[in-house]
Amino acid sequence: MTGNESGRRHTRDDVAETALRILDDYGLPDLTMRRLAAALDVQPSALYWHFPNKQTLLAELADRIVARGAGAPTDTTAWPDRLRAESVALRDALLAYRDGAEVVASTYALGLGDSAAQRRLAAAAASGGFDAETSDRAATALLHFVLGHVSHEQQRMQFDSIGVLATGEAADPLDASDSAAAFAFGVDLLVGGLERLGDESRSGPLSRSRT
Amino acid sequence: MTGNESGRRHTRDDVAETALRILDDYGLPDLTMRRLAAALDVQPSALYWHFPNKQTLLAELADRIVARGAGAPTDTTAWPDRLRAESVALRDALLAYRDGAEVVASTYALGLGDSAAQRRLAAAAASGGFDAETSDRAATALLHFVLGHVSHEQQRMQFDSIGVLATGEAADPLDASDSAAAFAFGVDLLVGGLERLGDESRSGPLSRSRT
DNA sequence: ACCTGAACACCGTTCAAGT
DNA sequence: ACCTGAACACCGTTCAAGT
Repeated sequence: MTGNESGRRHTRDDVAETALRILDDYGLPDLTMRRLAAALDVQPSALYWHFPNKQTLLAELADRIVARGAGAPTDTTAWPDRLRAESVALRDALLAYRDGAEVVASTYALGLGDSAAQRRLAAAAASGGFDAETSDRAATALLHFVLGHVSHEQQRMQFDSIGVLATGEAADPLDASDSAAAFAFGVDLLVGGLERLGDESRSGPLSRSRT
Repeated sequence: MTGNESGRRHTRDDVAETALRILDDYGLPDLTMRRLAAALDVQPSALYWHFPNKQTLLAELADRIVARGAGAPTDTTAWPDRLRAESVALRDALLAYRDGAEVVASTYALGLGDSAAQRRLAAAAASGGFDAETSDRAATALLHFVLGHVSHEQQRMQFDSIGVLATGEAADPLDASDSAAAFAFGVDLLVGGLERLGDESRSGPLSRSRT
């Protein structure tokens, strides 16, 4: 596609896309600058013309992974459903690349990359009528949960595929539907908590439920 | 304390405690096997008599960090308060060591270490009368949030201390009370979601509409 | 039981220089 | 504009051998 397999010179986009292919095929630990350079038929030092360092390259990959999970804003549905949909879309985007969650999580932790995922979640929350700070905090909580959950999920997928199970540890073989259910449960907890908060503020700070 | 500064031979405990000191003083990136060996006045290869590899050593550190945050079971308080208290205790334990959250998160992601944190949270949830699967999933969701939040928090602390702020980016200087409030908000969302779930199942599956 | 010495097979990054 | 060549300063891990 953007490979530029033999045409000597490369663009920043070439480098990023080749890196994404290595990431997806061999995983994050095997995505080294030297391996990437070799895949591009170039010396390792050549990469530093396109990116100042490896972290910046990884941030670019994180942005691309997240951006590929972006659908239409879906302004029609109720806000809790929209928030759930954004969470699922983010999970799908992360699952689309091997170690996708870890790449995005580490980039996010370092404060690099556009924070597109965070902004999408915050916008969905804000559509529920919450103020900016509440929306941001809810988005952050959701984002942390999603990144943590999918990181864990992808780690388990690798272990299972290599078959690195300790003797005696039968170890649940990671049912995909179980994983999705556990994910949905976590999202429901957070969205439910936000709904509850909305109910409370709507019914006033002093009036408990009508009993 | 356990330093064994000059007495030639070391125990597994020495190695772990020295590693914790390096972690706390210089951070995770500087905790290398070679640096640890130097601190113990020993060749790097000597470490491999005590631990089979670096990941196993890090798992040991993670277990110690989490264990140090363990207080009394507090069976007196209501379960939502107990769950909140466990979450805060876990955060405090992680904050007690530099990069503590990242060490625990990566160990947890790899499925290494005793999962003491997860078990404590699950026990607190179960004390609310939820079944084992629900308690586990709630604990996992909480754990992911806590690890993600504190990782982020600690990353920012380092950035701020080194003063690596991009020009023009005034960047909020990370108010500690803000951080604590954002943390409490996320915990409240999850605990609140769980309370809501309890209310629903108590009032029957059909009584409440979910629009 | 605990460690040394020496090696293996790697890393990310810099920088002068080339075209 | 984009890359080479060569180096710097590191990594984790293995393994025979020592005491």
